[in-house]
Amino acid sequence: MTRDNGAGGGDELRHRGGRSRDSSRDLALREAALDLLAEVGYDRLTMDAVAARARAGKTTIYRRWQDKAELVVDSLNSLKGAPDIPDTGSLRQDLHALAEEITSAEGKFGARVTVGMVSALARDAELRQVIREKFMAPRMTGFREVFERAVARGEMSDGHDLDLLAGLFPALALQQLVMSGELPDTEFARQIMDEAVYPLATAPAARIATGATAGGKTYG
Amino acid sequence: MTRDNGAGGGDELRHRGGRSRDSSRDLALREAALDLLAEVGYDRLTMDAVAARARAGKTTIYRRWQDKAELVVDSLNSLKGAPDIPDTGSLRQDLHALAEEITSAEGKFGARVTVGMVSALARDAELRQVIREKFMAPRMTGFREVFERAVARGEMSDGHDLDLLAGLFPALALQQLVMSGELPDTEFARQIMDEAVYPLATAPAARIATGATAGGKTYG
DNA sequence: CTGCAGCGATACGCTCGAGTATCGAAACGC
DNA sequence: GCGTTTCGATACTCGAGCGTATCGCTGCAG
Repeated sequence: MTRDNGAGGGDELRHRGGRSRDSSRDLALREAALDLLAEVGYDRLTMDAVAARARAGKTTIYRRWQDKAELVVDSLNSLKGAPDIPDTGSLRQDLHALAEEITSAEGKFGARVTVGMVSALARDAELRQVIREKFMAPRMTGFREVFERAVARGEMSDGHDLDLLAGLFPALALQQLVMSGELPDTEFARQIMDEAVYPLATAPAARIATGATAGGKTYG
Repeated sequence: MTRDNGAGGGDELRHRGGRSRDSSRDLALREAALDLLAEVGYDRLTMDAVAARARAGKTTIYRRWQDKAELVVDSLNSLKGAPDIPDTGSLRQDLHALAEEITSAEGKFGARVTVGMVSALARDAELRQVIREKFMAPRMTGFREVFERAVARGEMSDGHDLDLLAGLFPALALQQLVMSGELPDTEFARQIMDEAVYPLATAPAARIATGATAGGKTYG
C-alpha cells in the first residue's frame, strides 16, 4: 500500500520503521517524463523509457503515481509558471523581448511539449486544462501585461480584445511547428511580432472601428 | 502478387481470367479511413476498424495498400482540392463568406482530420506534405485570392505578406480546436475575421510602415 | 540486531493492434 | 465447366507496452 503523493490526506498511521522515500527520485522521474514528452509526445511515451532514462525501476514509478496519465499530469504541474516580464519603454521592444524569451531553450521545450500533447488533448479534458494553465496561460499573461502597459502608455487604442491578441503569437507558432516540423527561431518570432502582432495591436480596435460585432463573447 | 493501385506502372502481363477488382471497395475503404481519421486521429486508427466500417475484410485492404501509412496518405490524396471562391464586392464580405464555408460540414471535417494528424505530422515529413497540400494550401489560396482582389480594388495597401495573412485564420482556428476541444462555429469564425484578419489586412503594411524588417524571407 | 519499506532489475501476464494465412463463396474469362 | 482472382470472415503470429510480481540489496527505526 502507501500509494501516491498526490492530493490525498497524507498522515494516518505512519511508518513503523523502514526506508524512507528518496525525493530525488521524484525529481528525476518527472524530468525524464517531461523530456520524453518533448521528444516523442504523449502517445509514444512509454513507462519503460521513463524508468530507463531516470535510471529507476518501474516499481518506483508505480509506487508514486497510479498510471501514465497521472505521472504526466503531475510532471506538467511541477513546472514553474510564468518566467518574468521584460518592461522596456515601448510596445515594439517589449514584443521583441517576448520573442527572445519564447524562442529560448525553455520556450522551445514548452513548444515541443505542447505539440507532443496535442493528440492526447483532443480526447482528454483534464490534460487540456493542465496544458492551458501551464503553457498557454503564463505565455498569454505575459502578452496581456505588455498590451496593458501599451494601452496605459497611449500606444494602443482601448477596446482591443486582449485575449485574441495574446493568443495570436502562440497560434502562429503552433501552426508553424506543426506544418513545417521546425521550431520557430528568434528571427521568425520577431517577424511575427513585427508583421502581425504589432500592426494588429496598434490598428484601431475592430469593435470601435466597425461597430458590427456587438456580441461581446470571449474566447476560452 | 498484384499489389497496389498507387503510382506504379500498372499494365504488364494482365489477367488471365478471374474476378476483377471492385472499385467501389476502394471508395468505401478510403471513406472509412477518412471518417476514422477525423474521429480518432491517426495513431488510434486501426486497420480492423477501417475494415469493419467499410464492411470489408482486411485482406481487401492489404491487397490495395502496403500498410496503414500508405492507406492514409492515399485516402487524403483522394480528397477534392479547393472548394470554390466567393467573389462578393468587398473584402469584409468575402471574408465572411470564407468563414461560412470553412465552418461548413466539409470544413469542420477537414479541421478534425488535421488535428487527428498532428501527432503523426511531428515525425513524418511525407504526411506533413500531404496535409499541407490537401488542407492548408487550398484553404490558404482561397484567402490569397480574396486578398489579391482587395489589393486590386484598393481596399488593401500593397506590400502585405499574403502568406502570413492567409495563414492567420487557420492558425487561430487550429489553436481554438486544440485548446478547447470544440470546433470553431460560424460565429467564432466571423469574430476572427472581423477582429483579426480584416483589421490586419487593412492596416498599413508592416514593411512599408516601419522599414525595419528588410529580411524578405517567406514562410513555408 | 531485527524487521520493514524503498530501491533497481528482471521477468511475467495481459491486451491491443499490425500484418499474414486460410477458408468458402462469388464473379469473371475462356 | 474450370481455373483464376477477388471478396468477407476468421484465426493466427508477433511485437509493443502497461501494470504487477518477485528478488536481492540498502537504508532507517526501535
